[in-house]
Amino acid sequence: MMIDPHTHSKPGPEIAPGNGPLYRQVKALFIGRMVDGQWPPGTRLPSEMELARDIDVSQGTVRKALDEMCQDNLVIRHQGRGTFVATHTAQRELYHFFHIIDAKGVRQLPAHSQLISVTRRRADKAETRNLDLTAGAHVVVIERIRHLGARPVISETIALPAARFPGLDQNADIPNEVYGFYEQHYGVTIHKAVERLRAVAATGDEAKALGLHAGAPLLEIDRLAKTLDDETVEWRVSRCDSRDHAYVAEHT
Amino acid sequence: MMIDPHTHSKPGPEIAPGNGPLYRQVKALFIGRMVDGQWPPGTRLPSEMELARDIDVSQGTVRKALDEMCQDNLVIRHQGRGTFVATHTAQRELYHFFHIIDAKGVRQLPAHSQLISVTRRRADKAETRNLDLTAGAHVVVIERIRHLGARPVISETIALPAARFPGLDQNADIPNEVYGFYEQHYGVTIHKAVERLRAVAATGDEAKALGLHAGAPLLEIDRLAKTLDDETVEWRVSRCDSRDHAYVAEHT
DNA sequence: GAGTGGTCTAGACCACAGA
DNA sequence: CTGTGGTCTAGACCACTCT
Repeated sequence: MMIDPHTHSKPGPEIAPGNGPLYRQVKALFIGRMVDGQWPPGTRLPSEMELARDIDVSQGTVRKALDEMCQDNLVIRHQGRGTFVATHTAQRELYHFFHIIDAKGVRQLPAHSQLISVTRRRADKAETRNLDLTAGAHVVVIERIRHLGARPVISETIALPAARFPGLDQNADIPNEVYGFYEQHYGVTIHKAVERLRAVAATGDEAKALGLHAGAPLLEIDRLAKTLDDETVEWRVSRCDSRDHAYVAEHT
Repeated sequence: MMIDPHTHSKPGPEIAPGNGPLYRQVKALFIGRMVDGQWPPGTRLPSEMELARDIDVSQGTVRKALDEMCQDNLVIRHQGRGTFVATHTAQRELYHFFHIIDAKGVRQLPAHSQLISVTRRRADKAETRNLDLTAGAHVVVIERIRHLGARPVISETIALPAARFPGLDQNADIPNEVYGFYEQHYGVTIHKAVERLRAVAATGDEAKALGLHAGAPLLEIDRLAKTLDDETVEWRVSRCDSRDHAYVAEHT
């Protein structure tokens, strides 16, 4: 796939020479197509052979790029059907972005959420810092109580950069799993998240909402979620009653 | 690598036909060699070519098996040097098994640990269940306080199946990072861990040891650690003062 | 320079999905 | 049946390490 500077094949090759391994350049090219909207979530990609012909590399190189993207949860591959840009299904939300399990060790998405408020206002200092905003920018703040089984267990505050979520206000119909909602209504695809966990004491309001006494220990999960191009687009703080639930993580 | 039942090449092929993909059979074979001690931690493996010749598959298939093992942190590969069975260095401990960061977001292993006690006794019910022991089996229980920066931050209780750790008692010189210690002195290699996190209230003893008041919220990390062959060999409960520290996790 | 893993290619066959 | 991704092979060349 070395590019001869004198012969232009067709639309011009889309990969610059001299960088890293070829398959990584191909991967970067493909990610670019996802970022700029050529390949939105759910799209079926051309076959490996077609892609290889188009960008003038071998099928094996395309395969190596796609295999890595599959591991990164960027695409999903099905033998016999094709390769698809990943979307936010309930399944993915459950296995990659929800880590609370019950006493039996069962992972289960919240049955329902009780929306407390949706507010549009100027970002405070912490929001500005966490969301990489410019001074004076606005945020949309969502507050809700999430239920697991029959009980309220999680008090959740979500801050979003208002510029990315036009029209999102208290009249919006916010579903339980918001990442699919972001993707479908605002073209915002969450790709990865970093979470920091602490133990904190419940405030009076939290205690009342979650049915325990003020000062009781709560598990606080502070999450920053990023898009494909590494922009932070959600800051979420979840405070969980962990008497009958726990946060689970695996490591190797 | 299909095995002709009538011609035996040399020592007899070591891979049964008819199972999954060939490269996974090769991977399983290699893992077997690590489990049974043929390839202890730190061993340099034969080259891809050599392995391919020995088990009568192509180099590409050996490569695919080793690449997967590299992703699983079972081996480490160095261009120009070779492929090595993974060992528990401080680096690995830090990046894969220690998830506490300070207020600045810096990940740092404890400066030192204050050993409280090492006890050898019959396992209680919880220990028997968590370590898959038979009734009446013994455990070694280690209690210590771990310091981060200048302050005591983590109160830690480690339960080990006594049968796997002969001679481990209060006279043992237990280092700060125990996984390298398990590996070198007892041939126990920790491969993966599952952690469950909760918020709990500090007991009086804990409060005194960590310099806070009884009932203060603590972050409890409950870890079960397993060997290559999926036996649980450590149950560890760490209770952390999370005022100035947090547990960090990344997800995609 | 010899030997290692890393990349790239080319071609074959298989397993699976869908018309 | 055709087309897809999944596996396996073979061979070439490159980048790196060590002697």
